[in-house]
Amino acid sequence: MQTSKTQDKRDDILDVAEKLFAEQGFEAISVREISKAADINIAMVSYYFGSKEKLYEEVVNRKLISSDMLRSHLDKFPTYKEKLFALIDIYIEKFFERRMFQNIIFREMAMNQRTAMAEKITAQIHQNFMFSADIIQKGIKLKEFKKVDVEMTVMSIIGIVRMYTTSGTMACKILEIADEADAFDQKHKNRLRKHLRELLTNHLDIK
Amino acid sequence: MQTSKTQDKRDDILDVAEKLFAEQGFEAISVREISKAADINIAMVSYYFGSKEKLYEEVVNRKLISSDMLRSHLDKFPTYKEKLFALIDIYIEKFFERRMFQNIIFREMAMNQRTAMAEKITAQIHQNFMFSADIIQKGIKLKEFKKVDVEMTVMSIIGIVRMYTTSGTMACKILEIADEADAFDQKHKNRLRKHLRELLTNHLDIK
DNA sequence: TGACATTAAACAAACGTTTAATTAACTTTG
DNA sequence: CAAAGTTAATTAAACGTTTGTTTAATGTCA
Repeated sequence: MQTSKTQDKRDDILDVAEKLFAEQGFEAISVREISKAADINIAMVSYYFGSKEKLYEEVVNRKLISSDMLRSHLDKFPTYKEKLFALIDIYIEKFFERRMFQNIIFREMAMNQRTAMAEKITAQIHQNFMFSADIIQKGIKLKEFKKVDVEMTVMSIIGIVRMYTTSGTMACKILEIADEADAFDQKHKNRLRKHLRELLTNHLDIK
Repeated sequence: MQTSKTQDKRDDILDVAEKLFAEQGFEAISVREISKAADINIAMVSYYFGSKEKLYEEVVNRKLISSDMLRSHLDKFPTYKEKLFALIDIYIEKFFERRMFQNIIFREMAMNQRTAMAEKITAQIHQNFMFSADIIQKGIKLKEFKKVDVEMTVMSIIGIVRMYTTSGTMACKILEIADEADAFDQKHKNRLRKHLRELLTNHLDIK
């Protein structure tokens, strides 16, 4: 039987692996490095997960969020302006909170090898994308928003947040942030949020 | 003496290596794969470049552009509106034309290991960034543009173009482009250009 | 002949994975 | 309740491959 202690250890390994995979990529990190960082015997990786590949899959799978979560949260807001702003907040929050993981996701998407996992990631992102596009589309229909290129607009939102969260060193240098850890505190999140709200308010001609 | 034939072969290897490194990353690609794809003996990589690492460095170095090229080109335009639009065109053109290379650049920036090469890349990008920010800054001073968060605006431009060019499969699925090769023809470049111009015209309140 | 180009083969090191033995934790039994 | 039995967890060592690089021999062309 799997004890909760065992589960904790599994989670430890997954956390360590996620960090290392995100920082350096799947191929750049050896099983030995992971086991050393997680302070376990190298054989435990095979014992727990079967293989390095399966460990990687589990790292990815446990953090893919469904668009159901998006939907149920955004249902609370009455107007599409509020829905859009809430969507921005979610993107910022999720990307900041899980920027390690985002690195993995976008690296996997950049090299478009059609593995089973890549397809799964693509499908998930696509679903979230379509849901986001739908909000803007409906906002336009209800004349809350000006007519714009919907897909481009959603891609812009994601691209901007992604630029900020996945290029740590660069973003710090540009925004003149001394410590990299500071880059992800509330102050800078708010700066990004404010910028995106203004940008989209003008773009969509929101009153 | 190095014949021009030898130089051609060197360039062949660099082209092949750039493609493979961009698609799968430095560690994921073996010297054997490169030599096979370039149809040369494996020992030739060491013979020409010294090592796999140095080959990688050469792949990167030969395509880093200086901001001098940006400056001299944008000098031609009298107004800052025109300068900004020309800047967008350059970003789009360069990113599309060298999206393989962009993959390498941004992967290198994502994993913020302070290697000599990473520092060099960062310095170069930063220079280009500062130059772009300067254009917007001056445009604001001359009241051609509305007052905005300059750094965020530049990061947005780059983030949007980057989103489009470095996530091939995803962009195709979202924009409902059947063939991936088609995604990078003039038609879609124009769509991105139009979107960016509109977005920034509203954002900066350009007349 | 001499300098460069190219090759097949070999190198040690590192890789992911497996093995077989041992320890730890828990269940069953006398 | 303690001893025996059973399963799960953990270990050090070894496995066969693949890695990047080097070597020493051969080919090419002026």
